[in-house]
Amino acid sequence: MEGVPDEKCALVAELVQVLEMARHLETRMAVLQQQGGGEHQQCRALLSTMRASIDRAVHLAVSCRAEAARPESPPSGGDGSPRSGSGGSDQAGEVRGRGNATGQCKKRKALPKSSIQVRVSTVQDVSPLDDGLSWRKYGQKDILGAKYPRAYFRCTHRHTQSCQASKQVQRTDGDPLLFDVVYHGTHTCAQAAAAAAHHHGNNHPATDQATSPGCVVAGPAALPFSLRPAASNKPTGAAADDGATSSRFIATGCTVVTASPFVYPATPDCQLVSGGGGGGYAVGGGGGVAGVPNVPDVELASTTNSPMAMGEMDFMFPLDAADFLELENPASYF
DNA sequence: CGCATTTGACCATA
DNA sequence: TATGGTCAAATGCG
Repeated sequence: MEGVPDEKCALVAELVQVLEMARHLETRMAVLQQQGGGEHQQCRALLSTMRASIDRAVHLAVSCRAEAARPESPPSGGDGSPRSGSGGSDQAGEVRGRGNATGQCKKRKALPKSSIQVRVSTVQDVSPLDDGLSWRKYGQKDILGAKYPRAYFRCTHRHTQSCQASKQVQRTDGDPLLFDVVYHGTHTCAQAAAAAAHHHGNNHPATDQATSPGCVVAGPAALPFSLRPAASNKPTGAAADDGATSSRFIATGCTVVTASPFVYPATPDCQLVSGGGGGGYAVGGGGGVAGVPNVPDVELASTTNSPMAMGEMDFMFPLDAADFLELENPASYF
């Protein structure tokens, strides 16, 4: 991580450039929205440029990572699956002796971490969250201070291929359409390589992912939370009044960039938040969740006026609605 | 029937 | 002690 200062600089430069473009684009789009189109051409041009820069940035990031030697060492014994010691059959219901004996993987911090933000078109549209890799949800939890629960995923091939990758997905408090995705660990499964390869070539997640060799992408990807279109009434107490206060940057267009140590998410729209600096991921928030253990999205869904399925459109028009976060200090990304 | 998701509980860290 | 992260049984869906 320390080495390759040159590439690092280049990378930062690239990213900064992208940011600039994003801002321009943001402005353009704002105008465009108000006037009803006309600058579309310019926007597209900008997007193209941005894509190029992003692509370069990704490559740089990759090379940096590669040279910096891969950190991340499997949390001991392969995933440090702690309690698993019991073989996963702790008799139904009895005390699950969670490995207290083994120090196991409490080292959550040890894993390389990188967070990105993914924007969806509609509350139900979570296709952007499909990074081309197959994830299996293993848990969900309400986070104190956060309006929405956090979902936990791990690579589907964790057991078959000992893939250590895992990620956490959570809606941001301010913008229901924005998801914070935090990746932990690196993908060691065949799928990772495939996904990476596809990405470098070009961005066509929709079609590419399905071709991942050793790994079959789970259909609609793992959703952060039960994003069901059917927003049945939910007497939930977690009022998600958030009126989409996206105080975040809305610069349409563009794709993804991630300095993720594993595989670059194929996500159509997402923004890099931190290349792994440290605490890039913070869920600051409003009201506590508490109470209802899940499905806060129901409210979101209901909030969303049009139940139209734009999910697919995201794949076809990845440059439709992506945001870029304000990267305060690019230099500190590493 | 098999797999993925849901959900409640346990455990470690801050 | 509180909170977050993970596990694993139960349930649902394909």
